[in-house]
Amino acid sequence: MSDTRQDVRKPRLSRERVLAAAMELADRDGIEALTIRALADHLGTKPMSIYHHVAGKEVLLDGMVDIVFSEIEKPPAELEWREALRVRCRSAREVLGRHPWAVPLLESRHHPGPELLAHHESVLVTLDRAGMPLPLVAHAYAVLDSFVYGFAMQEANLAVQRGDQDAELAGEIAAAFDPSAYPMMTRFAMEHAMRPDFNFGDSFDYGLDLLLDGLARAVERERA
Amino acid sequence: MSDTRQDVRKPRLSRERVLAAAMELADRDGIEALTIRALADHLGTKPMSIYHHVAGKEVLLDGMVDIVFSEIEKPPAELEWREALRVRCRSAREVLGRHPWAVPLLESRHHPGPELLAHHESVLVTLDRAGMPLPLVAHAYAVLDSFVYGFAMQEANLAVQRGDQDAELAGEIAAAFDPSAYPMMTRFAMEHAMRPDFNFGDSFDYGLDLLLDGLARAVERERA
DNA sequence: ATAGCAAGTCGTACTAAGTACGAGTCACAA
DNA sequence: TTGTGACTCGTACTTAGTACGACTTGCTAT
Repeated sequence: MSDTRQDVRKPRLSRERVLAAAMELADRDGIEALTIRALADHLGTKPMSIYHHVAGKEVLLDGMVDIVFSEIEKPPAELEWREALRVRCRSAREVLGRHPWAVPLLESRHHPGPELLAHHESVLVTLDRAGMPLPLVAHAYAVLDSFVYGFAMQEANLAVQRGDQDAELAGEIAAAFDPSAYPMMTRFAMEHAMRPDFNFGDSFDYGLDLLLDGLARAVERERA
Repeated sequence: MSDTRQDVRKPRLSRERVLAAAMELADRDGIEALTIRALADHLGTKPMSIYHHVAGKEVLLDGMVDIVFSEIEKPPAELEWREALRVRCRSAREVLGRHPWAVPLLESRHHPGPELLAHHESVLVTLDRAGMPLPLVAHAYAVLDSFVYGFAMQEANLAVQRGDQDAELAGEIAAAFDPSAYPMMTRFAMEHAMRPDFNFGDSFDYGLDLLLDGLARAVERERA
C-alpha cells in the first residue's frame, strides 16, 4: 500500500526541471506572469521547494538566459565567414522570437553563464578567421549584436501589440490619432505597413546583408 | 500664525512635477528603485497623493518614455538626409545614455505618446525626402532603429557593469573564467578591449555609417 | 533490517510594493 | 461665509519574494 505513488505525480524536482518549467511559463504567459508561486503550481509543488534548486529569482533568470543562448546556433566553422555569421544571426533572431521575454534580459544579466561565454567565443573566432584585425573585430561584433538585439526587441514588442490589438488597442490608437497631424505616418501605414503582404520581419535579412556587405568591404580595404 | 507656510516646502504637486521627480530618481538610483513610495518621499508627499496626477505606475512609465522621446533631436529639415539622420541617431544614443533605464521601456510601452508620434513622423519624412520608395523606407527605419536601440541597450548594460565592477564583479568573472577555454576572448580582451584607449562607444559611429552608406547605395540603385 | 544522515519539501510569517477607499483639507468664487 | 472641486493622505488589502525551521524520505553502512 505504501508504495511510492508520489513519483508518478512528482518526478522529483531538479534544477533542470525548474528551469524548463520556468521557460514554459514565460513563453506561454509572459515573463511578468513568472512568479515563484506560479512556478511552484506549474511544478505541482510549493514555493519554498524551488529554493533548494535555484538560489533565488535572479539566479533563476540567469539560468534561463543561459538556456536561451544554448539554443542559438553558433556560426558553423565549415562555412565561409559571412555565411556562418548569417546562420548564427538568423538563429538568434528565431530563438528570441520563441522567447520574446528574453530580449530585455539578455544584456541586463550580470552573471554570464557558460553557454553565453562559449557563444561569444565562437563568434569572435569567426570574425578573426575573416581576417579582421582586432579593432575591426570589436566594431563588427558590437554592430552585429546591436542590430540583432535591437531587431528582436522591436519584434518582441510587435508580438505583444498584436496580442491585445484585436481587443481594443487598435481602436484606441486610431482614436488618439489625427491623420492630418501625421501625414507621412498615415501614408506609410495606409500604402505599405497595413497591407496584408507587409512583414516587418523582412527587414531583418535586409539589414543583416547591409551590415555584412559593409564589413566585407572593410575587410577588403584592410587587405589593401 | 496660520499662514500658508507649506507652500515653501510643498510647491503643489502636478503631473509635470511628478514626472520630473520620477526621471530624477530613475536616473540617479535606477529604474528598480523607482517605487511609488520612494517617489513620494522624493517629492515630500505621501504615496497616494501621486495617484491624483498619474493614474498608476504604468501611466507614469508611459509619461517618462514620452519625455525621453521629447529630448531626442529630430532630424533637422535643413540638412541633407544622411546628415540629418546622423544627427537624430547620435542624439538618440546620447539621450538613452543619460537615461539608461529607458531602453527596455522604449519599445515595450503600448501607449505611444505625442512626442513619440511626432518623432516617428519626422524620421519618416526624412526618409521620404531621401527619395526612398515606401518599401525601402520601411527597411531603413527598421534597420536604423534596431541598431540604435540595440547599441543603447548594450551601452546601458556596460554602464551597470562598471558600476559594481570595482566591487567584486571583475574578480568574480575572472575567477569563473578559464582563459584556455576561451582563447580568442582572452586575446581580444588582453590585446584590445582592456586597453585604456578602447572605447565601446566608438563602434556607434562606425555602425551608423555602415548603415547609412548601404542605404545611400540602395537609393542610388533605385534611381537607376 | 535499521539507525542515522543528507537531500529535499513545505507551513508560517515577514517585508516590500502597488493601489482601492474614503475621510479630511484647502483655496477660492458667489 | 459657505459651498465646491481639487487635492492630500491614513488605513488597509493584495501580490510577490524569501528567511526560518520543522518535517519527510530514501539511501548507506552496519
